[in-house]
Amino acid sequence: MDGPFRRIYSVVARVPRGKVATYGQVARLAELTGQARIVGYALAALPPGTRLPWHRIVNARGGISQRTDGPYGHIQRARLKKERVRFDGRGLIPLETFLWRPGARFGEPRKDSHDH
DNA sequence: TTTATGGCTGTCA
DNA sequence: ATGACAGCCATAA
Repeated sequence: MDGPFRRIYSVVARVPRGKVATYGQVARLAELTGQARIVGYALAALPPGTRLPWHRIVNARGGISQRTDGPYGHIQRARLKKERVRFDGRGLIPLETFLWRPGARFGEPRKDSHDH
């Protein structure tokens, strides 16, 4: 298996506990920019007993995307809570706080030159 | 082979 | 502020 799913799984596996990533973010990290949906399909195709932290993947709003099939949304929310991820009053995760920043270190200087 | 669908996202009204 | 629409393209029929 060397297709896009492989890269997606690889990225998902790197999401640390207590943090979440959006479908779009994972897609970009997997070199599949703009193909957030593919990430959803990849996760939907995961085997039942997978060890991949699929529950750490949420939509752009910070909410849980429910599958047309089973009540996986509930499971996902429960798992996230178990990892101390908090939800706001609307059931959305404050991405400002819990979004995974790949490569971001504590006192690491930034190289971004934003408005320059 | 072609067609339909889908755990999304970013615009535009 | 919500609601609708089109566009990425991999998988399954």
